[in-house]
Amino acid sequence: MKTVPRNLVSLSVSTPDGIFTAHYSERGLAGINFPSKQNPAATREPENVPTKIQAWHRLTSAALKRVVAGEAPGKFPPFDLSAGTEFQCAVWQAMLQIQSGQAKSYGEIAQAIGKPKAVRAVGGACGANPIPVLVPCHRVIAAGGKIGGFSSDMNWKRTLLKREGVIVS
DNA sequence: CCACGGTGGTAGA
DNA sequence: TCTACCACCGTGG
Repeated sequence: MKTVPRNLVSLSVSTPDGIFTAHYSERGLAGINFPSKQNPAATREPENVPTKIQAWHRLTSAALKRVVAGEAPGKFPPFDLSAGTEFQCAVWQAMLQIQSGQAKSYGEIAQAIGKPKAVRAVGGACGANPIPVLVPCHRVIAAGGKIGGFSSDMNWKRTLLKREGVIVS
């Protein structure tokens, strides 16, 4: 993955599970961070950003709160996935097709993007997903209903799946 | 349960 | 380039 320098605007989203941080480029939502103890503060106050981004952030906040509650997200802001490779974007796009309460295996995702043997690589692309929760990488599990892995806290994956009613072994 | 080989994409040297 | 990772998967003990 190449790191293109971009000016990102960071804003906070308060949820019952803590404060997420959302990052916006001029193209749309570019990243989300899980709450962390050192509380990665927003770089700006919402009043001081372009109204376009304020509108995106309202959509992000609402969608994030719903998914964290185990509900369908509703409307998304535009996503800026320009940091990803072509392969990663294909995987992320496939993940967006998984509805709330459903799950697919890494193998099924590989098949869905027409590269049935790129199974391990799909796992790598999941870990590189810059917009967790909204791009639902937590709904990608291992074959046979096993939980699989997660980049950050495995607890988040278990919690989100459980709230959506997905049973894993 | 465990070991192992086949895989494709990515990052780093 | 080459190499060493991997959020995998199926098969075989």
